[in-house]
Amino acid sequence: MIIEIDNHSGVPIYAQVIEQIKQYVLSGNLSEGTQLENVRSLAARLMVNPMTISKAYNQLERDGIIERRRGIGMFVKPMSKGIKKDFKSQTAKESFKKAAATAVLMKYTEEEAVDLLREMYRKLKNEEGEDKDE
Amino acid sequence: MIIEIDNHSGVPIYAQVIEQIKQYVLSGNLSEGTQLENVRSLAARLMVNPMTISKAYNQLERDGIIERRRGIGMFVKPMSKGIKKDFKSQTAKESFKKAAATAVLMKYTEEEAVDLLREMYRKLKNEEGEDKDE
Amino acid sequence: MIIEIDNHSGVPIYAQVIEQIKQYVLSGNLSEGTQLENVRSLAARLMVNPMTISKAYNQLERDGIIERRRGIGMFVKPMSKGIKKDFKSQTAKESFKKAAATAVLMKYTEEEAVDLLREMYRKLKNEEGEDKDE
Amino acid sequence: MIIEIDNHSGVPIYAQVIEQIKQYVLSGNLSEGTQLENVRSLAARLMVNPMTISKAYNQLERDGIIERRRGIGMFVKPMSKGIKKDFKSQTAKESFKKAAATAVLMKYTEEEAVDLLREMYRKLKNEEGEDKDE
DNA sequence: GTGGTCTAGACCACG
DNA sequence: GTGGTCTAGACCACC
Repeated sequence: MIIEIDNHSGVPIYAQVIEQIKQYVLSGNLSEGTQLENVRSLAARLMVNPMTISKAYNQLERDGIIERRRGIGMFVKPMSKGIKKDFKSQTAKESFKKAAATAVLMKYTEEEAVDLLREMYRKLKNEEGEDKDE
Repeated sequence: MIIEIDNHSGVPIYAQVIEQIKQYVLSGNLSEGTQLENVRSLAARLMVNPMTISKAYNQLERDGIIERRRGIGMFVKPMSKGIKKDFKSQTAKESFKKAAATAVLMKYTEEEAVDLLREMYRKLKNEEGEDKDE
Repeated sequence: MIIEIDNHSGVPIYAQVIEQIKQYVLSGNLSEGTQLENVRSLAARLMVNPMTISKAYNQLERDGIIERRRGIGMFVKPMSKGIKKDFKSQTAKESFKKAAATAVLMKYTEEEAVDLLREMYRKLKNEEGEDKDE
Repeated sequence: MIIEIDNHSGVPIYAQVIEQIKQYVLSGNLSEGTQLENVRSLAARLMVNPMTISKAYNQLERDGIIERRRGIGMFVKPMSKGIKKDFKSQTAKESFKKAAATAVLMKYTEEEAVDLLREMYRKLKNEEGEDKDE
């Protein structure tokens, strides 16, 4: 699982971790019952204070995304497909609303906005393809 | 110029001011050479400490958006159209990249993503239209 | 007489005016008895508040550089050659001391510093030559 | 690290701090990755309000000289040698340009200017040598 | 009139 | 422990 930390974004590190794990789980890229990397290992990998990871895991547990099995570790929690779907569409909507708002503000036409989206979408799709080849 | 402060968003007040003024300038709704509201007046209007506004203006000056004319006030800085365009397209690109990333992660197809964008775009356009009618 | 105002230097405008006129006079580029441009005209040319120019002239009068002839205008005051020479060498010394300090701090060798000075000197000399052609 | 504040120079305290830290970094006397003294400690040492130091650090971060590691402190930012060199040569150039301009205005010949520079350079070098002996 | 600087002290988020 | 934010109020320089 790839997690990227941006130290300059102003967003707290623990929040970045939460956000990215949430997306992995709810997009289906991290399936139910999978064990999460342990705190110390992930902390070492991200070169971050273990407390920070621990805080993120705790928050994810409170959010009902993952569950703690005593003495074993953290696991992705089973969720109804309905909830997942809701989350997906809600997340997507928020993200697209922001993009649309920017476009309207910058006085882009609808077609210009669509073109820009297609461009970015394809670029990311290609990168994804390359990642799989590795 | 309408500036709205959300005291509960967690975003610092000065950052909100910066963000909103930047948008006014880059969207062309605040034209070159226009004098900005003075520090104390804006501070009073937003019910905020003058230093907070001063900090925002200061940072906008360092970002090259506005300029200080000593003893007179702050003014929107003339920018070459090229630079302005770069600013705009970069802002838009960032915003769209995030949306595209979400779409890819959520396994939306390109067409699904485009449809969602069109939907959000039209919704915002309509709201904008209503605002003008007011 | 060419006077350049840098709005971003942090140095007060009136101080910039004083400094530059002083240099013109004491370097001999503005000779004794010459009438200075009047306040309003200079202010308009520099796109600056007349009060600012007036303040500069007053200061120059107090410094004994220029004199006010009632109802006529401001004139460059006669000065002994000794004073001029002292001023010249002192100004030069200060300026060179700063440059030398920078060089030492940046760990330039004496020869590197000299080379850099020669380069800048020649560049300015050439520009001066071009100005005369105009 | 020794930082000296002159309360009577008219130069803002925070600007003096910025200037001196910049010099330490660019001259190589403060190496990459070094942790800076924390805000409160430096403030106490200089007998100055912590916000004043904070402002200086903040600006140094925006200038790309230092970086914040959250919850830990401020550190000298790694810079490519190329960038550092550019910084240095630009600083030096500005300083020498001023000196050269003075020389040209004062009608010094190139050789007179060089002699004056050598004199000042050697004087400062000697003082530096004495400092090291202390 | 304008903005800039500094202080003293409180509170907060992050690690 | 770290730095960041905000306040209230004072004083200053500049135009």
